[in-house]
Amino acid sequence: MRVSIKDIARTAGVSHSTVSRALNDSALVSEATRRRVKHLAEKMGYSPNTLARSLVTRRTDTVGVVVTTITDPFMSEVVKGIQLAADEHGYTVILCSSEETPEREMAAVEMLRSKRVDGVICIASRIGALYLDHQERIDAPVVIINNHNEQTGRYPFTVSVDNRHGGYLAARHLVQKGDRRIAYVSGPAAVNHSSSRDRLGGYRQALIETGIEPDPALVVDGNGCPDGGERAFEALVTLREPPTAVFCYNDMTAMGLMHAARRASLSIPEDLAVVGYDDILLASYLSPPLTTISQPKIEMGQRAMRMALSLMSDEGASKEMSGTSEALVQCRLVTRASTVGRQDKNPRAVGS
Amino acid sequence: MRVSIKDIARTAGVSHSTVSRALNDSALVSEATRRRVKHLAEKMGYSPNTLARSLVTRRTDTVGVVVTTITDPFMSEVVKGIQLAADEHGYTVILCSSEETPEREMAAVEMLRSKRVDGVICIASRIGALYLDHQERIDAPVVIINNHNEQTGRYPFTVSVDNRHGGYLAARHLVQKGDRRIAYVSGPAAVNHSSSRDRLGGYRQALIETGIEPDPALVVDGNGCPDGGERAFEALVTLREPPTAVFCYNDMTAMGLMHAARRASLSIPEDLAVVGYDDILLASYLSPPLTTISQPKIEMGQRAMRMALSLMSDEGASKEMSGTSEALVQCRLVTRASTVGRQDKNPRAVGS
DNA sequence: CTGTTAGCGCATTCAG
DNA sequence: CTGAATGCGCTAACAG
Repeated sequence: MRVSIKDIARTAGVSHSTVSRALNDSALVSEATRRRVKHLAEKMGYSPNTLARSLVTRRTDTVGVVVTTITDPFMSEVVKGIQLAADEHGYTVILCSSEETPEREMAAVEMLRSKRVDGVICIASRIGALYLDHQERIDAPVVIINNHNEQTGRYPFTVSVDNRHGGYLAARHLVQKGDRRIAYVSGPAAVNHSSSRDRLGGYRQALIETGIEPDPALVVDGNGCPDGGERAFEALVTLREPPTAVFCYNDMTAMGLMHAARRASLSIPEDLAVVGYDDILLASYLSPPLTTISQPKIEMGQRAMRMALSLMSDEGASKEMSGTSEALVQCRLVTRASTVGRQDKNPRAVGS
Repeated sequence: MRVSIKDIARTAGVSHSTVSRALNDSALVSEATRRRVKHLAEKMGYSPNTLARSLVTRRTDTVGVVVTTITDPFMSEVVKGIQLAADEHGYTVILCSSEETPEREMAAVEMLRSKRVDGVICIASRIGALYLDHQERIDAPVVIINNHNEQTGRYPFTVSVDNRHGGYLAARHLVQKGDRRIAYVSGPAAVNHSSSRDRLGGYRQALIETGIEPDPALVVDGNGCPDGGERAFEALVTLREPPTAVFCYNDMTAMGLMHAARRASLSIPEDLAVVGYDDILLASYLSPPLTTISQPKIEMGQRAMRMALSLMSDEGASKEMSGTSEALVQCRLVTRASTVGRQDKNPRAVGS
């Protein structure tokens, strides 16, 4: 039988409100009864019913997190950052996975709404602009990680890296290294998924700045997964003029591409230089270790959570005031052996 | 302003109980009013308050999942399986991360209790036997993935692979290949974490069966992460008689170890054969691709969730009846180039 | 400092 | 088929 404050009130010989006060360290109870009540609660194995509490306080101390798939190392890291910041502030995380489909993402948000979460964080959302409507419906702040809105240019609340800059850094690195035919393997195609396009934009800019005419044939489709990278490689090697370097949407893609290249007996970086994006843990353990654009994943998660926290506290006030806000975090180039000589002899160069 | 069934009752000109019935498809409402109410609810942007509902139904349709760290690919995959099975049955997942510390794990369970989850699933728990007490306190079924209890030999409800068999398969493979000096790199040390010890047991058995005397010097500590594998390598190469093959607690460890070996200019598998455990996605993309013991991670998650589901429905009855139950899932050896010749020429052999 | 009273939003009797 | 009344466990006034 579950014990409630009523039960402990009865056996303590006080009213249930006194118990409530004691348990919540209200100033309106004598030190004596507080101790007695707390001791009793402990002894009786009491566990506060947060459902009941939330019903009256109108706060659940819970945030919903929506990912496309938890399996992606990038996602896991960001989620970890969210988790850390969350339970640092006594918040709980409800995790939802959209499995890449917009419908499931919508369903997840709706479910979070009915669970009355205090806020929601979406990573690499697939429904984009629709959130603007949802944000009104859900009556809780929504912060988005790594998306920009097509229409307005950005969501009300976002944290993201400067993807364009990242793409620029990657391509410029290759150019400086001497490559002229540099390919780009894109990420998952999705209407409102701008990160790949932004990286592509930076890549183009770097080429043009150096007087290289971007060749559309060198831009091929990927899907953010290793198999996409493998297919991209096949597409690239069959070109009349194959690239000497490839910039991949992310590390997973690069991993697949490198695997395919090795199977084709190409050596990296001699025959083909490769740059990834994300700097996931395994990047430095690949052979050769992967040059990549590092994103502060944990930090991004923390930033997003903190942003949500502040929106949840000041709510109405600052929310209406600022109206919109965007946190840009820094990304940086981490140079490893997949683009330059025998650097993996020196493991101290490993980033992350 | 949030709209409740009262609101929609008022504007519909009926009582709120009628609205409740209509929304829940009770047979006790005319088809006409049901439609009218539902239409209205939709129009008014109604979202059922699950908190209130759960307060009376005493069910939250929520399970808590406790992991040590979501960053580990093995964990992510299992969680994904749980997710899939969960929302196939309309359940929600609350994710907690213990960050490897028992205290946080206890805190997580306590928090889940106060959120009144209908069940909890723990992956690679670090507090072991203590769960037996908790299971009574929490008043909800607890199923454990990949642990055995030291005292009783097993937890009340578990799903796990036969770690001993997996270890046996790995070592036997190396023996058959011709190796005699075979090392083992252990997993994270933890009082109630039996998986590493079981794998070690199977490894020993395979050696002994073949007439090889297990050499304690060949068993070194790891921590389940790449850096642990790197350190283990250093320990092993400095041995008077270094091993010619290594069986690692998991793929992450193997990844680190291979990295260190490459830096030391050893070639794999010629100088050193390596076997991992888990068969995470990247295993087949490493260079050379990693031979490993494959666990059906998604399936394990699904099994655990289904087990929890059945415990939650029949509760009292079957729970008391069966008292305890353990699901064993199959693991298998996936042979790749880290132990045998130029097999990576044939990518079709890739498992997972 | 403490007890009494309300009510959060909903499901569920019990009477019609 | 429908409405009125009750209570889930808790916090928050409001009176003592």
